[in-house]
Amino acid sequence: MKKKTRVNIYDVAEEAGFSISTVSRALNDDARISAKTKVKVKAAARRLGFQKNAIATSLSTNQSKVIGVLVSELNRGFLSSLVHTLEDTAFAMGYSVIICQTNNSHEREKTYMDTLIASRVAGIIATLSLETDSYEHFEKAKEQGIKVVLVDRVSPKIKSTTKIVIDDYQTAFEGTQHIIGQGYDKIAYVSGPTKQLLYADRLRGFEQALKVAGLPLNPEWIEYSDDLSYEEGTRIAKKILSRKDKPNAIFTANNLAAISTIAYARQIGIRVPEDLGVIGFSEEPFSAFMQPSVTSIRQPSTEMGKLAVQKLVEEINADPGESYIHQKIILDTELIPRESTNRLCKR
Amino acid sequence: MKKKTRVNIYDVAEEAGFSISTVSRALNDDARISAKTKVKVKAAARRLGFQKNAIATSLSTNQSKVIGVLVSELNRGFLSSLVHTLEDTAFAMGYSVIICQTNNSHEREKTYMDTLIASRVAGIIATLSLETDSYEHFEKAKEQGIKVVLVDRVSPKIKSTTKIVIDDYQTAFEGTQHIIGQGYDKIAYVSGPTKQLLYADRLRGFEQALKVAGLPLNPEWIEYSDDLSYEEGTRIAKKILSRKDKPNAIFTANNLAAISTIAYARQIGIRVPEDLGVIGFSEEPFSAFMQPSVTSIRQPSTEMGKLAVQKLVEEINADPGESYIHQKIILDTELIPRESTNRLCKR
DNA sequence: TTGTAGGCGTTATCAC
DNA sequence: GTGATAACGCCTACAA
Repeated sequence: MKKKTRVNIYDVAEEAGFSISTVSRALNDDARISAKTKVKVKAAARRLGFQKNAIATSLSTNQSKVIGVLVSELNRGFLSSLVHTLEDTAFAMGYSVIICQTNNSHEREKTYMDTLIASRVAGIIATLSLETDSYEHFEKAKEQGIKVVLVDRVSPKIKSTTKIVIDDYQTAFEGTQHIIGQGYDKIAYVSGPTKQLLYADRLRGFEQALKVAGLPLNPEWIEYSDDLSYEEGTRIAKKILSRKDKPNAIFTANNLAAISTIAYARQIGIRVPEDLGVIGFSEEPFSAFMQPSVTSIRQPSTEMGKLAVQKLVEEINADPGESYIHQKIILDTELIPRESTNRLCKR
Repeated sequence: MKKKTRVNIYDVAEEAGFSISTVSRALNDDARISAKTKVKVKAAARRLGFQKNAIATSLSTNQSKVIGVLVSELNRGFLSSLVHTLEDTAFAMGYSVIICQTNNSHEREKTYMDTLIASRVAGIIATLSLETDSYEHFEKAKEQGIKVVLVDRVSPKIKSTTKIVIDDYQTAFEGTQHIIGQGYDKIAYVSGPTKQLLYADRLRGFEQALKVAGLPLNPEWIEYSDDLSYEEGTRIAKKILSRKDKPNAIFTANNLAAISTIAYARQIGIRVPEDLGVIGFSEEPFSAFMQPSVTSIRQPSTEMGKLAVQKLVEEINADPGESYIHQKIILDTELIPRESTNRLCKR
C-alpha cells in the first residue's frame, strides 16, 4: 500500500542470504548466531546502508530508549545546568531526551504529559511548573507504566515517586543565619509562590532563623513574586526600600532577584554591603563576576541531574515482579559567601 | 506472544460498537465519518482512557512529529537561549524536540546523527560542533529523507541545506571599528578555532578593519582557543598582557572570554576601560550586570530559533514533487556599547 | 544454529 | 459511511 522508503531487514536478509530472523538476531548480537553469520549479516547491512528503524523496534518491544524531561524554562542558570547534566547522563546510559518547556504553565504541562505518554517514553524527569497545583497528569503517566522522577520542585501529593531535592527549609535557615552573623538585624525576604512547596519551605526556614535569633519578623518585609524575574526583583526592591522602616538586608528566593535588588539599591545610592546586605538562592554563572559579587546558595544541579537519570533508569529496568522502593533523596547545598553580605571585614 | 499493555483502538472499537477503521477515522476527525459516530467513538475512547500510540502511527505513516536538535552545549548563554526558542516554536507548530549535546565532539555528533536517523525524526536543526570538519553524516541524514537546517555554525561544504547565520565578517569588522572609534589603537584578538567558518570570518573582519584604519596587525596579538571557556580566556589574557609590547584593547570571539579577560586585567592592576578596552562577541545575560559592564555583540538567538523551526517545517511539508529552494538567511546583529570600551566619555 | 509466522497499534486501500 | 484487511519494520515463540 505505502511504498517502503528505506532499507529494511528484508533487504539485508536477501543481500546476506539469510532469513530476517537471523538478520535481526545477528544485528542484535544474539548469542545463538554464529560469529561467521554475524560478520556476513553486518557486512551486508553496511553495504546497503541499513539503519535500524527504532520506531519499529519500539513498537515491537513496547519499550523505548527515550526519556521525557519536563522543565519550566531552559534559559535560566539552574535549570539549564540541570538539563545539561540530564542529557549528558542519559546519553551515557543509552537514552535520548525529549525536552519539554512548560513555561510554568499548568495547562502546557498537562498537554506535554499527553504527548509524552503518546510517545511512549520510558520515563519522565520533571520539575513542576510554578503554577501546578493538581497532579492527575502524573498519576496518568504512572498508570500507563511510565516511570517518573521529580527534581527540585516536588509535591508531597505525588506519591510513589522518586524525588531528588535539597533541604529548602534548612538551607534558608542557614542562609539567614549567615546574614545575621554578618551583623544585619532587619532582614526582608523576597519569596516565590508559596503554593510551591520549596518556596514555602524556604520562607519557613527564614522565619525560624529570625525567631531563633530573637529578631523581629516584620510582615511588611516579606514580599511575594510569581516568577522572580529580574524586573520583578527590581519592582519588589523598590517597594521594600521605599518603606519608612527599611530593612538592612534582603534575602531573595533566587539569584536573579538578588542581582536586580543590588542594581536598584546602588542606583538609589544605597551601598551594598555596607547599608544593605543581599543574599540569593541559586548560584548563577554571573554571581561571582558581579560587582559586588553576590553571596548565594549553590544547588547541586550536576549531582541532581545525574542521580535523576540513574534512579529513573534503575526503576525502568527494575524487575516488574517486586515492588520498587521510591526514595526521597536530599542533597547538600553550599552557601557561597561573597561581597554582597560581607559587612564585617572590609574589602 | 507479548501481552498487549494498554488500551488500543480494538478495545475502543469494541466499546463503541464500530470497526477499528471507523474508530481510527473518527479519532482523526476524518470527514467521511458522521458526527454522531464521532461523538460515540470519542466517548468510548475517553471512557477507556485511550491514548493513541504515536509510535504505531509513526510506523504506519512513516513520518513523525519530532525534530532533532544538535547543539554543542546547553548551558551557555547563546545556545541555551537558542534552544529555548527552538523548543517553544516547535511546540507551537506541533512538534517535539529531541535535544542532543555534542560537547563539541565530532565523534559524538556522528553517533547522535545515527540515533536521530534511527528515530526517524522529521528533521534536524544543527549547530556544528567546534571539532567537526567532515560532513558525511549530514549527507547521510539527507539521503534518508531527513530535512536539515543549520544555525550559526555552518559550513559551505554542506550543500542544499537551509542556513541561518549572522554576517560574522561584517559584525567583527564593525566591532573592531567601534573599538578604534573609542581611541584604542593597539588591538589584540582572541579567536576560536578557525576551521570553523564563523571564527575564520570574524578574524578576517577584524583584520580588515585594522587594515582599513591603517593600524598595525601584530601577529603576537592574535591568539587561538579551542573552546573559549572562562579559564581559557584567563590563560590567553595572561599571555597577551605579559608581552613587552602590550595591546590597549582586546576583542574576544565570545563573551565569556571577555569577562575573564576583564577579571584578569583588573586583578593585575590594569584598568578597564582606561588602560584596556574589551569587547566580546555574544551577549550573555550577565554582560550588562558586570562591573564594568561589557560591550558585546548581540546575536539574534530568538529570531534565529524561530526561523530555523519555521524553515524546517516548511521544508518537511513541501511538495516532494517540486524541488525546495534552500536559502542562506543572514540576520542582523547589534553592537551594544557599554563601559568596557567607553574610553571617551568618562562615567 | 537457522527459519517460519504472528504480533505490536496504527493507517490506508479497497470493497460494500 | 462503514468494515475487512494488508501493510509499516521489527522482534520472538516455536518449529526444525
